Parts: sequence; C-alpha cells; structure tokens
Amino acid sequence: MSSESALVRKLTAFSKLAPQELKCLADLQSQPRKIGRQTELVHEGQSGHSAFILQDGWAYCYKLLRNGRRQVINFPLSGDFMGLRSVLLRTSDHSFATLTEATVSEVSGARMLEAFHELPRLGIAILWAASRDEAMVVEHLVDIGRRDALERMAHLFLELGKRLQLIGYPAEAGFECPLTQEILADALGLSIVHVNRTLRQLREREIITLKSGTVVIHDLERLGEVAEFDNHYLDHSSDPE
Amino acid sequence: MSSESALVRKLTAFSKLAPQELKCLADLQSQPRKIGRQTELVHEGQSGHSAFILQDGWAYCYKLLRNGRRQVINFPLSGDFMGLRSVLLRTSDHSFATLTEATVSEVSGARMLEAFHELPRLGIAILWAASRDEAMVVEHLVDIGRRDALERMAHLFLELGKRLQLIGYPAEAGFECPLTQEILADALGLSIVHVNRTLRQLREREIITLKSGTVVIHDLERLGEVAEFDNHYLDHSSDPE
DNA sequence: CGCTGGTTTGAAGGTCGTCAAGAAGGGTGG
DNA sequence: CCACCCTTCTTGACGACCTTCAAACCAGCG
Repeated sequence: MSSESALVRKLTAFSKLAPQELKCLADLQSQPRKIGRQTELVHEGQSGHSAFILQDGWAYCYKLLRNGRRQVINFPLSGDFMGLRSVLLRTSDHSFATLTEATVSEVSGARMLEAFHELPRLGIAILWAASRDEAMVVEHLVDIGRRDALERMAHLFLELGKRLQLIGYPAEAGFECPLTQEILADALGLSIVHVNRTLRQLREREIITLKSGTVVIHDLERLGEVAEFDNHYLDHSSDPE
Repeated sequence: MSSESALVRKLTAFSKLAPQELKCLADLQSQPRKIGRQTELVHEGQSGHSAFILQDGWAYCYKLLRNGRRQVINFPLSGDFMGLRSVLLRTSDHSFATLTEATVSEVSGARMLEAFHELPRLGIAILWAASRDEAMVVEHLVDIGRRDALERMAHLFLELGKRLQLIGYPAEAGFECPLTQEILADALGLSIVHVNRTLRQLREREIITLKSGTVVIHDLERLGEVAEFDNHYLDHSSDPE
C-alpha cells in the first residue's frame, strides 16, 4: 500500500492532516478495485449509489440528452472524487464512466457522511477539494458559453496539463491523453469534424499536437495566450490556518 | 423578524432542524442589509470575502473575460447562498452582483466555518442545498454545450419558474422576471440580437412571452417539450433519515 | 422634450454542423 | 505475415445557426 495516495497528497495542500484523519482516508481507500475501459460506474438518475475515488486511469462525467446528444462535464484525474455531490442528493444528477482501465475506491454514501460527522476537519478539506472541482466546472461553462472552438480547446489542454502537474506528472512539454476526438467534441460542445479542424489549426500554428494518445506542447506561451488562461482557479495551495 | 426565512424553509425540506440549528441560522441572518440595484457584492479574484444569503430580490453570478465578454453562471433566488464555495478557496472564482434592489445577509468566512464545526448536521444540510445549486450549474453547462438557442431559453424560463414555485411563489402561469435581453444573452451564451429573435419565436409559437419584466407562460406543456425538461435535478424533497 | 437604456428588425458574413466518403491505425484470425 | 475488420481520423462541400453591424423604435425619466 502506498503511504501517500493521490488524494492524501491533494488534501495536505489544503491543511496538515492529523494521524486520525490520515487513517480515515487510508480506510476509505483500503479496497481499490480495477475497472475495465469504457465502463459506466454510475448512471444518471441512479439512487443509493456510492462515491468513488479515482486512483489511476482516466474517466469522465457526463449527461445524456433524449436525442442521444452527450455533454461531458469534466475529466476527473487521480485523487479526484466522482459522485461526491450526488451522495447528498437522492439521485445522481449525472453519469460517470471510465475511459481507460482504471483503479477506483468505492465509498458508500453512508460511510462518507459518517466520516464527515466524525472528522469535520477532514470533511472541510474534502469539501475544499470539491470546491476546486466545482470552480473547474464553472470555468468550463464560461469556456463553452463565451469562447470559440480554438480557445476552448487550448484551454482544455492547458488545464489538463496543469492539473497533471499538480498531482506530480511532468506535463510541461506534453502528456499522455487518451481522449478521442469524439469525446473532445462532447466535452467542448462541438462536432467531431470541427474538433478535427481545430486540432489541425493548433498543430499548424505549432502550438500543440495531439497524436496517438499523446499531447505535445510546442509553445506553452502561445497556448496560454490563446486560452486566456488564468490559473488562479486551480492554484489554491495556501494553508488558511 | 420572520420566523421562517427562505433559507430555513429550503433546508427543512432536507431534514428537520433542531432548535439549536434554527437558532444558528437565525443568527447568521440576523443583520439583513439592503443593497441597491446593479451593485457588485464580490469581484472575481477578491480574497477574504464573505458569503451572502440572498433574502429578497434578484442577483446573478458571473465571470468576465479579458475582452469584455461575460458569462452568467446562475441566478440565485431567495434563500440561496452566494459565494459559499469561494469561502473555502482562498479567492473567489467568480463575481456576483445584484440585478434589482435586494436584501442580503453577510456571513464572514470564519463565521461560516465555525458554524460548520459546531453544528455538522446543519453543515450537511447547507451542503445539500449547495449540491443542488451545483447540479443546476451542470445542467446549465449541458444547456449551453448541447442545446440550441430555443431549447436553452425554454429551459432557463422553465427552471426559473420551478425554482420560484419551490420557494413559494405562484409561478405556474408566469412570474416577474427583471432579466434584460443583455443578461439573458450572457446567461445563455448568445448574442443580444439572437436572444431577441429567440424570444420572438417563443412568443409567435405562443409558448411564453417576456414583456416589461414579466414572463407569461402560455403553454407549459410545450415549454417542457422544447426544453426537454427533466426536473429531477431540482426536486430532491426526500428526507434521508 | 430630449436623453438613456432597452428592444426590435434587416442585411451580410462567419463559425460551426451535417453529410459523405476516403485514409489511417490497431487488433484479430487465418 | 497478411487479410480483414473496426474504430478513429481526415478532408471537402454545403448549409444552418448564430454573430456582427447598423439603424430605428420605444418607454421611462429628468
């Protein structure tokens, strides 16, 4: 068992955790489970389900519309919760599924609430992390509502890169990224064809290249300019105490 | 002092509150303050700010881009928190302002966290409410990403109507709604001109009419069809205990 | 009565979606 | 090792939705 899970590393950025709190976290993550690729964990509308902590691999949260359209809400990375919010609501407001093979820890809703009661300080830390995720969804909303395809795409890759770096992956010059153009389209509110055209633009302008599951960043500075990136919504490393 | 604030009414839908918890809520809302129209309460990037409980009037949460573009995140109504999430993050990830005259209760971040520590059950209830708000933001994201102008507009008005009903306003046949076409545009990710055309469509199809600050619903059923409305993300009235 | 903020409308153009079809990979089985 | 399949990617043509620009209109208000 690794003494430092991705989740623990993330939460310690918020506040130093007491031994008891660390033990509780270890407990919640004691039974990691391997999940195959393209597997749905929770379906929208499902009730009484668990929350999941993603340990490794790629996943995505999404909603489906009647006519088959799909919107991807976000891409959780190692150490991120999935369905935490839905534990409080009676039913899940969205679905989530794995993209690649992944390992996750399942935490029942009841167990989750119990932990919140017993260790409120830990609860606050987890909610701090959840707040950051929420801020990302808001940023995503702005992206889709008020930025064009090129800006959106640039923003997504920049954000993914930064987040990967925050959890310890060296992503300065590029990173592995198993997102197909189809799922990119559903994340960015575009058509597959237009995603393709936009990626070509980014490639031709020598900003980034996405090829066979790998993003290569050619020009980080221009990427940031195109994306109008403002990373203060990701970077809250301060300890408020 | 009204014995039943909008917030209290909302939270009791989640679970029965103990006298101590009710007292704390009354305490948090003991100093309501009147704010003029078009007044910014918190600006994006501001730190060390408070959370606000909206008691009355209309407000909106938004983000600004460098080139002046704006995206409205949501419209809080009576009993809703503003900036609750930002209390946990070091700085606010978005701005919010009043639209009409409004009365709000300001709660300092420290006081808020204190209340969470002292009365965790109350904290959970507040977070339940926050989760519902978050689900609305997600729905908004889907709206902008995967629905066309007519569907988005229909969805927004239907959602506002339902929410107003949930807090006790009779909005079945219509409701007061001080949203200008400009702010509708920024909420829906459209241009002002297109908002105008879309409203005309809704009017000509005799679905809804927005005129001089009032929405009149002509055909609720067709409104729901156009919006593909699925209200289970608003309607979590169950008591989990 | 003129100003201001909001609404309405037309015309022109751009971004993006749809349709369609071919190319390129990656995996499987013969 | 190659043939075959399937998924994913790529590209062109065309059209729709939506934006921008511009101007007129309307209502409230000093």
